[in-house]
This record gives sequence, C-alpha cells and structure tokens, in this order.
Amino acid sequence: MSKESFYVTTPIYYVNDVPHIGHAYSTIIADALARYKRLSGYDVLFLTGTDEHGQKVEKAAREWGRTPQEHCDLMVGPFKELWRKLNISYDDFIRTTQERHIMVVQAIFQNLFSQGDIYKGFYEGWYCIHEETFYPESQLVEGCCPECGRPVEWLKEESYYFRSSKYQDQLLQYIKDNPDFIRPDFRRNEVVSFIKSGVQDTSVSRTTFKWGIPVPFDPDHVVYVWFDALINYLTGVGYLQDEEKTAKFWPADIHVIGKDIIRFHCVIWPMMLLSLGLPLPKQVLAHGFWMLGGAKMSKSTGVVVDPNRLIEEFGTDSIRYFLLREIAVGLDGEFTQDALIRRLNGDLANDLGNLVHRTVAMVMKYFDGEVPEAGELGALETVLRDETIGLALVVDELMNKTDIRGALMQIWGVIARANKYVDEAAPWALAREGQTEQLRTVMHTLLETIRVIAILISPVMPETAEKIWDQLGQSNFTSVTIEDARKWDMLALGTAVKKAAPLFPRVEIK
RNA sequence: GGCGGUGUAGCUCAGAUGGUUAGAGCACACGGUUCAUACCCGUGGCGUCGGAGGUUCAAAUCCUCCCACCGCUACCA
Repeated sequence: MSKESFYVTTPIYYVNDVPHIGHAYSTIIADALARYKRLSGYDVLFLTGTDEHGQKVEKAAREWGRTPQEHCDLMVGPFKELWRKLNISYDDFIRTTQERHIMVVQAIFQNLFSQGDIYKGFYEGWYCIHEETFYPESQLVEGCCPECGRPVEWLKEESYYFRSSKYQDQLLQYIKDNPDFIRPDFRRNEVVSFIKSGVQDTSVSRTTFKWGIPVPFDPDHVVYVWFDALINYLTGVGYLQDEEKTAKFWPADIHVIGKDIIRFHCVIWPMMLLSLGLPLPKQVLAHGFWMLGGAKMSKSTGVVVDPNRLIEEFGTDSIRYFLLREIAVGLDGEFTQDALIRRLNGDLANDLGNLVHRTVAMVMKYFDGEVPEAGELGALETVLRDETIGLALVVDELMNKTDIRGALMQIWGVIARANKYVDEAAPWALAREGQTEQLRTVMHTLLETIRVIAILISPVMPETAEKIWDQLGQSNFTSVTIEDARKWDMLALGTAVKKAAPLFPRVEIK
C-alpha cells in the first residue's frame, strides 16, 4: 500500500547570485505546499538546488582565481544556510555539477540526438569578443555590447539544436486539455499566444566556453545551461537511476517558479519531455516579484533585501507569513518594512499571539494551568466549534488550488472569531460569579480552537505551530495529521499548559 | 505596432450570469471591556466605482470611444 505522492520543486538557483528575498519567496511557497501535503498524508518529494554551469560562473571563478568547481562549492553555502534559517524542509538538494546529474543530462542529450530531435546547425547572432557572449538584438546598446560597450560582430557558431518546432501542436493540445497546467491563468494565455506565434528550434549547446556538461559525442560543445538546468527535475526523481522512485514521483505535481522563467518551464521543458516520451508536469506555478520602491529586485541594480537580516530582526515565521499572506501568488508585491511590521503587529502579535497568550494566561489563573474538561456546549461554543472543525476542509480546498493566501485568510477569520468569543463568553465574569462548569467549557473550547489553528498554520509557520503545541501542554507534534484538525476534544485533559513569552513581540514603528 | 490585462474608500484589494442604502482588512475617530503583548470587542465617517457617450425600467457590472498604467511579443540564470 503506497501513499499518494506529491513532487514539488523550486527553481535551481544560479550560484552567481547571493540569495535574496525573491529566491526565498519561491522556496517558501514550495515549502508550505510540501509541508501541507505531508500533513495530509502524502509521500512528498521536495526538491531544490543550485544551477552551477555557464559562462558567468566560469568568468566569476576566473576573477576570483578559483576553479569553477571551487567557486560553486563556495557559493552554494549561503543558499543552504538561508534554507536552514528559513526552516525549508527540502528532501533533496541537487547541484548540476553532481555526477548523477551530469550522467542524466548526457544520456538525454545522446538520446534525443539518436532519435533525431537534436541536430547540428549554426547559431548566428551578435557576438562580443571581449565578453565572449552572444547578445540578442534587443539588448544591444546603440549597436554595441551592453556589458563593455565595444562593437559587436555578427558571428556564426556551430551549435546543436533541439527540434522544439516539432512539438508545438502537441503542447498546445496539452495546455488546452489541462487548464491547470500553467497558473495563474493570465500566464497561460501569454504562453499560448507565444506558442501560436511559432516556436523555433532551440540552440542547446555552446562552444565559446568550457564550464558546462560536455556533449557526449562532441567534446567541443557543452550543453546549454537551460537544457542542463531543466533536467534537474528528472535527475531529482532518480530518472535513469531509480526506476521505482521515478515511477512514484514523476510527473511533478508542481514546479514553483518566478515569472521570469515561464518560457523555459512552460514551453521548452514540456517539449523536451514530449520528445523523451515522458508525461508533462501537472502544474507550473509562476509567482510574481517583490518590488522595492517600484523597482525589481536584482543584484545588478543593487536593489535587494537581504533575507538574513530580516530573519534576524523579525524572525523566520514572520517573514514566511508575510510573504505568503501579503500578496496572491502570481502578482507582484511591494516589499516594505512598514507593511511587514503591520502584518506582524496586527495579524501575528495582536490577533494570533494575543489569543494564545490570553487563553493560556486564563487557564493558568483559573485552573492552575490544567487543561479543563468541557461541560455541555452552549450556543456560542457550538458555533465556534463547528466553524473551527470545518476550517480544515475550506483550507484544504484552497491549498489544493495553491491559494495559500486564501487559506491564511480563512484561518485568520477563525482567529478573529475566537477573540470575539472571549469577549462574548467573558470568562472573567464567570470566574467572578463562580460558574466553574461554564468556565471550564469556555476555556476548553478556546484551547481546542487554538489546537486546530496550530495544526493549520504549521505549513506556513512550523516553528510557531510547535511553540503553540508546547504551550498547550501537548507533545508529539510531528505525528499530528490534518485529520486531527477536523476533530474536536483531542487535547489530553489535565496536562499542564505552559505560560511562555508572547509568540510575536510587537515591533515599535520608528 | 500586435495580443492580453488593469483602473472601486487614505492604503491593499473583493465585488458570477446587470437589480434593494457599493463591501472587507489596514489606517483614522469615538465608545465598551479588562483575561491578555495599550490587547480585544463594538460603532462611525469617507468613495462623481478612470473619463465621455450609449443600451436598459435598472449598470461598478453590457456596448462604443478616449485617457492612464501594466504584462507578453524567443534563447541573460
């Protein structure tokens, strides 16, 4: 009996970059989805990694006086370190310089060549000798190299081509038959109109530099980085290495990507898979960018937000929550510290943090911290209970549509209800009047509600969820499942809740 | 240029198939409460629904034109 599987990926990040909030965003989305599916009982494979080939890496390594491999080994560190700080639960971390990957890329290249989908031709374009790079016409600055300003010349280079043109119709059909393949849907329309305008064959090898995977039958060529990089998704499921694993996890359920690489994931990659006779991924989820003062974040413009600094200042879960709650996946968002602090103070400190804190404080005060048994539920309790145990279903529907933001909004709806319930039930009045039975019921209802909330926020805020679990005096959070969020009266009675520091300290706005 | 999209309260946005006084959150003001992280609960103001025409008993919602902004329009990761 094998459990249902779920395979989610992030882009593999180019090692020439230092990780910024954009990288973190893709990875956090994938992590939340992966965690949610694990909670739901799926066998999950969550893959991330680094893209390490290409001319830019070769050049940077040379400038640092390192070999390209040494350079990559160094540059991969900050990514792994950031993922550790962000609590990213990846199952595998792939590097395109790993032997397992090189083997797969070469085999695939050979394969497609043998079947005639890769052929030798010529790549023509504007070439800058100094930068050793081809530039598309659109990038030239007054007919000169956009990097160094020197004149460019028209050059013809031998290159292998992938016969992508052959798969246009098949791909269009697939997109038509699978409306969820490209999300959000306005991206799907863009891709469709792009394909309809005609897809040319794609150059998939280079001869102007060396740092890449050698074309197996023609050592003058290295495999073009995108062809190389996309294949990581197959290497990661053990393609050509582990048949069972491949069968279990391929096709991928979701490739999480940024909107800048839609073309590669929604056109070239599926065409490569069609050529290989493999099923296509079920979904490519393209998210938007975080902007700073209206400008796109990028290393070259120096417009970046360093996630490490943010984590130190505001905490991992706050950042995770903000990124996933503030904007709907697919749209761009403005990253400002003010907005972050508003979410932190409002949603996290005032609503969630305070709910937990005030509840635990009352249990301490009225019952010496012991989780009380409920008496008969009144109308108020019944309403809150029903809404709470119905929440998991609503959340499930939204999470399956990858609407993480919507799910969070629903959860916060119940948090608001619970805070209101405290006011309505007025436990302090019950305590004053000595209505102990009633008071037990109220506190029990609140604790149960918080228990469910802890479970449901755990994919987005794993650390906070565990802290709450601990404060509720419960143990074994790792064995909790989504089913537990649909049941009531699951708290071990008589265990001791623990008063702790507020989950989210308010941040003063300066 | 071509194709597509957006323009609704100070801010971020909801508002199938046209139909009672256009909504939410945040922010703001006032009131209540005291268990709690000066928190929570309640109440309130504010909008020529980008502009102009049109269809209709009735339009934010349909049509036409205009204005503004955005995305895509092939090889940089």
